[in-house]
Amino acid sequence: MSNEKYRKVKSLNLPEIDKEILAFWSEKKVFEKSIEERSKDNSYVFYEGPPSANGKPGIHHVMARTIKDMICRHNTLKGKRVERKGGWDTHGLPIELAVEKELGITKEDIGTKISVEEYNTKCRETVMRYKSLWDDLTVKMGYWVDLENPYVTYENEYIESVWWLLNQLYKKDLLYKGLSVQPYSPAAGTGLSTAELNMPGCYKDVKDTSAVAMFKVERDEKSDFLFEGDDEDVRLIAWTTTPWTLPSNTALTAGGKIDYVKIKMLNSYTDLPVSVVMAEALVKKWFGAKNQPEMIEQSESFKGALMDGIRYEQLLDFGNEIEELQGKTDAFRVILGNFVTTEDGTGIVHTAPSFGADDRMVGVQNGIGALTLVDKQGKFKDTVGEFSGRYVKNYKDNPDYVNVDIDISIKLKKENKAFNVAKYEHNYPHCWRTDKPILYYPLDSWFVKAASMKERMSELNKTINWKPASTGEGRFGKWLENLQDWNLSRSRFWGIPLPIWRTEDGEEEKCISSIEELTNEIEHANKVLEKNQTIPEDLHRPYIDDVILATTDGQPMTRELDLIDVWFDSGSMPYAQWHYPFENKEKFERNYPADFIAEGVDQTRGWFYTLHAIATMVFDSVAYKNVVSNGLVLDKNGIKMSKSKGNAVDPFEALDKYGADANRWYMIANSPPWNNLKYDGDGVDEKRKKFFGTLFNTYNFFATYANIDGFEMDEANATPISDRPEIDKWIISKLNSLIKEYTDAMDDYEATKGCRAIENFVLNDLSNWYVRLCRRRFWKSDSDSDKRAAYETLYECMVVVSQLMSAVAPFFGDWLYQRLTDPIRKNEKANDGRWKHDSVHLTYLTKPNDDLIDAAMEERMDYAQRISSLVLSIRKKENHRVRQPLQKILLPVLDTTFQAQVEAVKDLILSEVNVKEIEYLTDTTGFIKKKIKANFKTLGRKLGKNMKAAAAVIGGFTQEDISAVEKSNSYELVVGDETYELTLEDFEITSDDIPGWTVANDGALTVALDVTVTDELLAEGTARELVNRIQNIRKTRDFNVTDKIVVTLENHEAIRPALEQFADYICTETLATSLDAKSDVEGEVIELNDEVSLNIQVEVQS
RNA sequence: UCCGAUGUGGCGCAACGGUUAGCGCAAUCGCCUGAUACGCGGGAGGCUGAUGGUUCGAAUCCAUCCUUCGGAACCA
Repeated sequence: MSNEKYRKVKSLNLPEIDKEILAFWSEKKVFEKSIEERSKDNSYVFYEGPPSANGKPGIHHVMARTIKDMICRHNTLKGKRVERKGGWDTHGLPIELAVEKELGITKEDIGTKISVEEYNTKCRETVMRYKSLWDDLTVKMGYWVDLENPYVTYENEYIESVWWLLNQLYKKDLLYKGLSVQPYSPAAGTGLSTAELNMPGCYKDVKDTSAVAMFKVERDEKSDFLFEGDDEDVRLIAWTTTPWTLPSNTALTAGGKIDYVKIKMLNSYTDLPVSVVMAEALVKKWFGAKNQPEMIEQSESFKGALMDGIRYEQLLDFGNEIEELQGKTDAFRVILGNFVTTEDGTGIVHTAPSFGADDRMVGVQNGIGALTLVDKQGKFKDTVGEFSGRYVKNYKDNPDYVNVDIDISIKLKKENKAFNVAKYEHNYPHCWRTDKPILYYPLDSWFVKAASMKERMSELNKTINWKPASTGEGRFGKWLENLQDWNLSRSRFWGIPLPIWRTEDGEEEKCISSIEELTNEIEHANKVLEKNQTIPEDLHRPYIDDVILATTDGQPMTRELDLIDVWFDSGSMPYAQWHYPFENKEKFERNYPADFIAEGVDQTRGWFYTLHAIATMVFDSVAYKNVVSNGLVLDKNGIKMSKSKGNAVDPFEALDKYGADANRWYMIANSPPWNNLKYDGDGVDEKRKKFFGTLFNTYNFFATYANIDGFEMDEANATPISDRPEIDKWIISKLNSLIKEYTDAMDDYEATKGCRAIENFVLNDLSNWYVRLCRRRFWKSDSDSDKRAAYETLYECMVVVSQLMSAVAPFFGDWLYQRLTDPIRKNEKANDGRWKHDSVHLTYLTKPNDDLIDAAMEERMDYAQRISSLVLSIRKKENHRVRQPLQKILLPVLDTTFQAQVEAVKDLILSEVNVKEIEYLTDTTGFIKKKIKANFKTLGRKLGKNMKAAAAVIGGFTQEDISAVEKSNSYELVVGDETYELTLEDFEITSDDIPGWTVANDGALTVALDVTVTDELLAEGTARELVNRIQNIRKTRDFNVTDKIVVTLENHEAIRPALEQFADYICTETLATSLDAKSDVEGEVIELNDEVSLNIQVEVQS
């Protein structure tokens, strides 16, 4: 075994190959070399989106990373230097939550039960918890990324770069502090992110008291049309599921295009006559049923726009001053909003700008002012009359809690301000931690003015090549068009602190851009404030919070306590990974922007956006030129994988079971990665068997004979392609076409196309056609040069395939490469040859050679394949096994080159299908009946509207017309008034029938087979059957391939002609020295065919 | 509700304006002809979610609706 040049393995074991190659890579430092050996002036820039090592990796990470890896490897093969700095996302909510869970604390405990310092230390420790698992996956799946020097978002250098970026925004006046209504948990005393709100179980069905309140209209010019008599009591009615917000009401919002009506009725609670205004579409919801008030009269409908500006009396007036919105406090009037629907409620929306995002939006637009009568603890302020100090929900689990909503409703009823009060079940968000309902509350936050840059972002986005394009135009493009300002603030502990210090009155502020600046500022503060502060070693909280800065005139400034949204961290990586601009300026410039990034679609509004936003706002540039967003990995039934459903595929198991390459290949080749992938282990296994198995067998075949013959590739003295036989030229031509197709596809990030092209080549062209047809050349040497050419050709195909496939299947690709090239490495190194590199990943992609691509040859081999296939199909239909020789194939000749093309591959076809001759049918033979059809592609363009008529004319051609066209190569077509000059290529001439023959066809190709079995053919067929049976006996009895044998056959009628005419043939094929027929033979029984069985005796010649 | 995608033989995919809609798996029938039975070959199987439109011509472009998946919101 050890002296074999080409190492063989009995069976394909991809996981074993993974191990072997991993060891090799690490021993030879292949990854490092693949970068170092390429010039810095020719780089391809890739950014790694940092994963968080706080969670375990899943199978979808294999998907995303395969895409990243294959594009990087492909460009490395093309000679690019592809540095791949890894990174870790280390901040953010998930980490904090995990730590809190582990410590059994809640956010309120931070700073009391546990110091911020301890807490953050714990976060820092926890954040890399699964790092080893991630590293393991990275290695096992063959993802090449530099994990030795990763960027880590919690490091001071990283933070400093983020600060610098933030300061750039600040200087451009793109950073501001503002109030926005955000989900807020009074019980926990903290704002919640949308992510927190969307945690499972947070939206819960709860029964709340809902009230429809009546707002008394003030009569003036605008509202006059609503009134009929002098003393009519007209009320606008609005529904709310949070009656506690009613005291804070400052407006009512109506839909401008919605139809409203006024209804006269008696209030059910007071029996007083009132007229209520509501949307016409909702009248039936509130009137008519039992227990509902009776309608006295319904007015004509009018558009909501008419009500714009109508004033009403404040519903519950406790004498609080109205807060300004946009400098105005013009409250208690009707405004218009497009979010109003007639789905439910009354079509008039109670608007409290402090407690709803929409409310605030229209509130700001209309300058209606706001009332914020609830404090951050969730209780009414002291100025709300009898409700002062009462919690709006039972946040403290007080057993004596009395529902404020009910009390407010009672008050409304008593004061004739309630139209309807009822329990209402609805879905409402709850704080995931305290399980208490959240409320929407105006919070101070720092914002990036992203909305003001949206045009530029859209513009730059159009220069980015998105895969798939729809994500860029649609999901991402639309998002940019409707961009809102970016809320950067997080009132958390473990993250990058906002580098902004303010005086107490907020009049002066400083945005720090570097450690140096901070140091200087501290010095200044120490001086004017007589302090002794030093810069903290760790820029996180709480240390940074202790830093007090000072204004020039000596006022102390404290840091804004918020942290920066972690997404800003990851969006900063192009700069912060190099600690730009403080270090590595050239390195940054060389590596910006990225040529390529890839992540899941879920990052569209995450990382893809933050990269783009920061790049646009700070550098007026894109951050990446090409981006691949892959779809989700679902289970095989198309259901999202989740731990709770138990359908999640463990990536390690998948890799162990099928090997990394089978998984990688499956994920890329199965369907374009941007489609959602239904991951199915059986599918992976199929790839393993089909593609890798076939390639493996091809190699094994090669190795078997190459070892026997001692073949060694000698690149420098290889047989010139021009001197090789036709079939070699053909597969080399195919190979070069493949290189072209594959490279083009990969350059366009269409890896699925590339992989499929490789599969096609390996399965159909190389294994099933080339190797099968050339088998004899390897084991029977007619001439040494022919055999050598066969080896060289097969070798070239395999080694180039190993290169091409190595981007997606890095293990098997390298394995195959090494098996093939190790024996010649020394020579190649000495001669500076293509295969001098120890690993395929260090080689340079073979360029396609157009001179070796011969379209005509590919065409004629295609004819050979198709004709063979057609003949086999006729054989099958007529029940003639291939061993039975038949006399001839009839082929209608359809165009001038066809006959010559087929003639060139005639022998191949004949031996392939075991037929004696090919006869060509032309119209002169009288046999063939042609059909003609218009070539729609060429004619359609010329004729346009007349196409249909023309097709009819052409369809009516007689045989004479057809041959006239063929002879003259031109035709004058008259349709209506128009005359067209047509040439032969405007027609498609076929013959799908040969009268009197069994035919089969495939496209324009038609084949007939003479199925008459003459006695002579039968004898030959029988002879071949006998050869087959004898060979089988040789095999089952384990004879040596070279053993000579003696054969004795039962003297049977059926085989007599075969023995008479083909004895020599039988003997040669089976290495029989004698072949006798006797009436009485002791031996085994063979079945010649369904009817005939006979005895046969086979012995090795002594 | 909005946005994006998706819908093609039993299943998974292809064709992206041009003749008769391809392929793989499964099923079926057949083949062990010395690299492969975890292999090879043959045949059968769909009129492309629905309707309408543009076009000489539509699986492909447009519109509306429906399915499935995902995303973003809203729930006054």
